[in-house]
Amino acid sequence: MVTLAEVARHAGVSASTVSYVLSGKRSISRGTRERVERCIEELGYHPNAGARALASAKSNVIALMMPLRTDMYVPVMMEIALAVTTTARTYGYDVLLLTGAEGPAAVRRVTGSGIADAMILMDVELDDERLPLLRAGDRPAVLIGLPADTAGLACVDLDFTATGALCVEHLAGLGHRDIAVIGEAPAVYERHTGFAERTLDGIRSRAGELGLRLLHRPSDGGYDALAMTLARIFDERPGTTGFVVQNESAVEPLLALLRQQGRAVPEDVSVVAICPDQVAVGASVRLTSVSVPAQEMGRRAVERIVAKLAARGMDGVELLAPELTVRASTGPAPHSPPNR
Amino acid sequence: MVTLAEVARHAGVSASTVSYVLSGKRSISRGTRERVERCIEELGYHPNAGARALASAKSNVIALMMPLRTDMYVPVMMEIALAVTTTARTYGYDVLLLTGAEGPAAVRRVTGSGIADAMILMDVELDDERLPLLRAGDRPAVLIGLPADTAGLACVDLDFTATGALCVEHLAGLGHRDIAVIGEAPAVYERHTGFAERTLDGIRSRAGELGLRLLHRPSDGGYDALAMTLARIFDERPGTTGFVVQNESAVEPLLALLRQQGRAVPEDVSVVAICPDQVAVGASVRLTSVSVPAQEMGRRAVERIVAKLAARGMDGVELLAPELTVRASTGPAPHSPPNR
DNA sequence: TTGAAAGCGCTAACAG
DNA sequence: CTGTTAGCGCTTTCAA
Repeated sequence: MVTLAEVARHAGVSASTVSYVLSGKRSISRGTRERVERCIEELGYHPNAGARALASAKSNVIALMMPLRTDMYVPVMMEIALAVTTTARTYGYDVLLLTGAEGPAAVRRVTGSGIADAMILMDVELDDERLPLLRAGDRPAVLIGLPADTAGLACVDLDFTATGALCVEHLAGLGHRDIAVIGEAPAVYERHTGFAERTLDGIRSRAGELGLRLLHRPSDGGYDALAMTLARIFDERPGTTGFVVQNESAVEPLLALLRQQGRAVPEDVSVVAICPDQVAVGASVRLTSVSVPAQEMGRRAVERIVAKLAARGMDGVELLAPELTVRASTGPAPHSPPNR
Repeated sequence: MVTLAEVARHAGVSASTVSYVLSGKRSISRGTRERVERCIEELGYHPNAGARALASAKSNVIALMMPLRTDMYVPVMMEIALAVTTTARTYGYDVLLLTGAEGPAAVRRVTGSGIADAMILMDVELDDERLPLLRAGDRPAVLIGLPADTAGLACVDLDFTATGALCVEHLAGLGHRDIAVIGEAPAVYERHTGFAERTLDGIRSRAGELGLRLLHRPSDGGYDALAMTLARIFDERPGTTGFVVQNESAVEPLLALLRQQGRAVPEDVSVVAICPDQVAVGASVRLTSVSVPAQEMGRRAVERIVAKLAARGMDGVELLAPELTVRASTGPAPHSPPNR
C-alpha cells in the first residue's frame, strides 16, 4: 500500500507538501506540484480514507437511507439512488447505503461513528421516528418526501398538489367535465401517506375551481379489484370521460377493461397517469402522464447536502414543479357520453 | 463527540480494556465488562469509524457496484441491493454504493483508498473491463452474474441453463409439442449477454432431448413489435401451444394479443415466464413463472464475501437452482391445434 | 513557498 | 485479567 510519506520521499518533499498538493489549501510552486503529481501517478497513490477521515473529521461520505417500505415505487427509488450516487461523486462524496430496517438506530450510528458526514432519507413517513434525531443531531440531513412537520428540516419533493391540479387542468382544457380519480390502494390513504393526500388535495381544489365533477376511488392493483372499481364509477357517473390514475398497477388493467367495454382511448375516454415515464411509454396506449422527477430529486438532495456541509442554512422545503407530457391517451372530450 | 478514552476514564479502566470489551478479543472479568458496557450506554459512545479503519486496516464496509446498464431489471437490482445491505449489516458491514459510471477507476479507488474491504459487482458484462483489476487486486470480490471467463473469480448467479430446461420440461409435461420462445430484444443477444444465451442453451438442449419443436424469436418490448413477432410465429408454426417468455416488457402485450386472437390462456395456449414474481402475479393472467432469486443472490454474495474476508478461498461459481411456480397460465395441451 | 511535528481515536502487540 | 504504549496515514497548526 502506497502512503503519502512514500510519495513525499520519492518527490523529495515533506509529507505536508504532498498533502497540500492534494488539497490545494496552500499555494505550491509549479515545479514542486508537478513533481509531486507525477510521483502520485507513478506510484499509484490513493489517500487512505480512514486516515483522512480521522485527521480531518470528515468522511466524505453521504448516507442514503432507503425507505422502510419497499413494496412501492421501486424503480423510482432506484433512480433516485443512482442519481444521488452519481451526483455525490461529482462533489467528491461516496454514498453509504442504509436500509430502513435499522430504524432510528441507524441515524444514531451514522451520527455517532462519523461514518458519514450527512444523510439523505428517502420516502420519509408523515410522522417518522427518525425525525427527532435528525432535528437534534449535528449532521446535516435532507429528506426526499415531506413529513407532517417540516420545521427545521430540509426537504425535497415533487409538488404533488400542483401535480394533481395539472392533471385536472389538462383534462378540463380538453373539455372533460366528469373526472374519476383512480388512486393508490386504500391502505395507502388509511395511513395518510403524504403524497397521495397532497395529490388529491390538488385535484379536488382545481376541480372545484373549474366546476368539474369528481369521483375518487382508491384501488388495489390488479384486474379484479379494478374491474369492480371501474364498474362502480360508471354506475355512479355514466358520463365520466376523464381519468386520473395514480397507481402503477392499475394502469394496464384500466386500459384493458376500457378496451373490453368498447370505450376507445382517447376518443371516448381520456386517461392521465401519474407514473414513471417508462410505465407511461410502455403501456398498451402511450399515456399522457406526469412523472416523478426521480433524477432531479436525487440531484437536488445532494446539492443541498453539499451546500449545508459547506455553510449551514439551506433548510426549508423545496418542491419541484410537475411536468405533464401529452401522449396518446388524452384527447378532446366526446360531445355526448359514449355508448354503453 | 464521545471517545473511547472518555469511556475508559468514566469506567476507571484503560483504553485497551474498553477496546477489548468492544471486540471481545480477550477475556474481561464480568464486573469490568458490565461497568464498561454501562458507561458506553450512558455516554452514548459509538466507536469512530475512521479511527477504527486506520488502526485496524479494516473498514467494515463492502462496496456494491451497480451495473453499467440500468435500463433493464431495475427491480431485480434493487432487490439484490437491499438484500446485500441487510445481510451485510447482520455481519457488521456497511455497504458503499458505487455506480458503473466510474468504470474500472472505481475498483482502483476502492482498492487503493481502503474505503471498502471487499466488493460485490452486479450484472457484470461477459468481458468486463473491471475483471483484470479484480483478479490482480488484493481485495476479495464476488460477482453477481457470470462473465465469459470465471477463472480466479467468485460468482453467484441463477442457473439460467437449468431455468430454460425447467420451463421446457414443464410445458412438455403438459403435453405441449410445439414451443415458441419469446426472448429479450435482439440487441441483448447481439451483445451475447450471458444469461440470455445460457437460458437459450438450456431450452434448446432440453427441447432436443424431449423431441419438441422449437422456435426462438427475440423481441423488442411493446405491442407493435410483439404483434409482428407473434404473427410470424403462428405463420411458421400454427400448432404452437406453448410459450416461454424471457422479456418483461413482452409479457402483457403477449397476453393481450393472444386474447385478441381468441386464444385462451391456458386452455388453448400455455405461457411460462422468466420474470420477477411481482410481474408474474400482477399480470392480467397470473403467470406460471421462474423468477430470479434476487434476495438469495444478494445474501449469498455477502456470505461469500464474509467467508473470503475471514479466510481466503470461496472462489468458484455458485449457481442457484431455479424454481418454477405453477400459476394460472399453463395447462394441458389442447388435443387439437386451436382454431384460427 | 516549504518543513517539522503534534495529534485525530482506535487497535494490538508487549508487559505484567 | 488488565495496563502501557507504539503506531495506523493523514491534516494542520506553527515556524521558518
